[in-house]
Amino acid sequence: MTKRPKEPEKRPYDLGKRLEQMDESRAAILRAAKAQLTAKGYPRLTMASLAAESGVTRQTIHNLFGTKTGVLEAVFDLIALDSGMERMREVMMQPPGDAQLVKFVGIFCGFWARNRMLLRRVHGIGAIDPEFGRVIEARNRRRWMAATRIVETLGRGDGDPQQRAAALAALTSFEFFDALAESCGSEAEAEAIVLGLVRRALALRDAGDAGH
Amino acid sequence: MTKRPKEPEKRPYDLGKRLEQMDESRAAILRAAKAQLTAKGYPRLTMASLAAESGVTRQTIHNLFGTKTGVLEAVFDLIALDSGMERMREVMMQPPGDAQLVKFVGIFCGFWARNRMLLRRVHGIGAIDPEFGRVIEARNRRRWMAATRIVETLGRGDGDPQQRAAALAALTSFEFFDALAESCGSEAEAEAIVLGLVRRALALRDAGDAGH
DNA sequence: CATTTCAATTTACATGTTGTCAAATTAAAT
DNA sequence: ATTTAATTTGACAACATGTAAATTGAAATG
Repeated sequence: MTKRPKEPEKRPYDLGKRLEQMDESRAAILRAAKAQLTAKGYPRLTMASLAAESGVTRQTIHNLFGTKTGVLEAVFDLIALDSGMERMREVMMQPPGDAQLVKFVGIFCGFWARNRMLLRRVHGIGAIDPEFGRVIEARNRRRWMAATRIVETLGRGDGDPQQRAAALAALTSFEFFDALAESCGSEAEAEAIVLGLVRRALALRDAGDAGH
Repeated sequence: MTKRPKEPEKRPYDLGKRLEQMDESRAAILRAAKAQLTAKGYPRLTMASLAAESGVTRQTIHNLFGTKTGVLEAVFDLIALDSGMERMREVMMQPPGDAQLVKFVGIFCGFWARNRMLLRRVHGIGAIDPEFGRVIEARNRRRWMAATRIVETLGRGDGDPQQRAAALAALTSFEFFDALAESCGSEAEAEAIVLGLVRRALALRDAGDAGH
């Protein structure tokens, strides 16, 4: 009930242009984080190196992201929002069939290929750090759900639907794509192989396979 | 040419039993490293925690392994030598055919399943640290070579042999197995799915597939 | 334009981890 | 009993993360 004794008469203040500058700082930091994570790996990415490259102070990074893990989560959110993922709606709208599979595989493989090294690092961090790992699991569950729906609507084919969905999810996982691209040297080739494997896994005979 | 001036008259000394004790220390440290890596992940595995659990001093670990990375490489070598991998000879001796594939898949999936969490961490470290990553690449190349030979001797089937080998290598990779086991919940089921996918990828019709 | 507000900077500090060094200790080998 | 070498002990430097304060500076307000 007591009125606050030392109210220093605040007056309204609109951040306005200062917000833009904060956003620029955020963007610069995340850009530097992506670059350094890709080029140098996780251990040699430090708050100091980030600050140096992005042109702000170590403190500012802490103010904006809290901790080093916070920066990484922001990077992860950024690439998740990045081009490609929003096209999933489009795929789920498609009539079930081979064309839908082609799109499904294409979206993911394209996304994996575009951010390959970065994703390798981020997924690696998830693998060594149980806490960060949970964040990534959540994302993977989404792809698994999409795979389940596709297998359901697709219908035909033999075998347990659950297993078919698991196979589709695993075949379109980043880890598989990365391993495959490593084996065969080309990302485009890797995508083609994934598509072939998915077709066989779902018992769609290689219909429109580059026929001429 | 000058004779060393201060030769303090060393006499021969056989380490004998002391070597055994060093080996015990080594083993204890590696056991602790495996346990902590699995349970706590990489960041919370410290030289101090290792020393505490294995009953030696931090210094001793440095004497025996050099650096933290050195401990990890030793862990990696240990699980690579671990049961399973030496049976690869056996597989390569087998006459080419479905039985050989079953063994090939069985050996790797069994190995992946036995050391799953540990391998996830170790591969994760390889993914975030370019230096450590090269060690793992070397191992993967071996599996790729084995896959190449199997595809060659198998002969039949359509498609580019290189692509078939890459597919076989990627389907039997740890990353794929791990993703698959995550999706379907059971490691045994994951192995069955891998085998099915390998058969389809190499165009061996599901011959002895649990029939009846 | 003078004042207010708040992000950013500067500076300092506490903590934890890795890695090294030298002296003291201990147990095995001679 | 003496020699040898691993292990321990204790101290240290370097670096990274994270926190806390006072100060600065630029934008917003009246």
